[in-house]
Amino acid sequence: MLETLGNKWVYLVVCALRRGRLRNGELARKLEGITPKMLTQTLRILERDGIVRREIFPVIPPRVEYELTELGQNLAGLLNQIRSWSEQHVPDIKDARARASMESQEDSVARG
Amino acid sequence: MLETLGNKWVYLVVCALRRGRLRNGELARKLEGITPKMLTQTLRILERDGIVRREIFPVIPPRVEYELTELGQNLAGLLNQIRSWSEQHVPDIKDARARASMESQEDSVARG
DNA sequence: CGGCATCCTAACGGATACTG
DNA sequence: CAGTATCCGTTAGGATGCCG
Repeated sequence: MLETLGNKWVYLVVCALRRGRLRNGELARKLEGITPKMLTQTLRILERDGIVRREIFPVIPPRVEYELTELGQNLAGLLNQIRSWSEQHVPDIKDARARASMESQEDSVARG
Repeated sequence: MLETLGNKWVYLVVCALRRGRLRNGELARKLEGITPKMLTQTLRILERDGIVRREIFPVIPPRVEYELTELGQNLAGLLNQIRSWSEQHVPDIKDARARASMESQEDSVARG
């Protein structure tokens, strides 16, 4: 589960689909920087896990739409919780990191 | 942030430290299967981010203890939320996966 | 006991080109 | 437009050995 959550694109795709169904190309544009391969791969994972539903329209040119399932929307809620926690505490983490790098600088100076 | 959460060992180390401070060796035994390298690496990340506090006792043989900071305990709370969400919904995901693999089997049969 | 340095491989993510 | 196949560089993670 954590593996899934930790996946960079999983988060972004779920967020992109929060406001409604989207076509493959629309997703590709929204997630600027994602390669077709990663997009498809991510969508396959999410589809397999019942988080995203895939609908194919048998027309030419091809048309495929993706949307969150109920489970997917539920997951989006969890991701929101994580996001709000982050907004609340990431400053602390940044402070800690800044302090940590300061100390290692001091160490260097002390040694030098 | 999600990268940190997605890290397998981060989760396990934080959980292991939930009930109190532990020595390096105790952690190594609790997290059966972790290599010394990964344990140290994980602890360094957590220490740098202000999630874990490291206390060194200048004795022989060396003694080092780790414990969660306030921020760390807070993070443990978030991990709990994630865990309870998982317990609630992972069965759904498993069902979805089982169904998905069933269908791919049917596909094979249909092709074969 | 705690921790670091080194080496190595397996896997992941990305770029590209191609198919229906 | 949607999706696949192939190649490749990077890197995460594991095994090993040495030091204070």
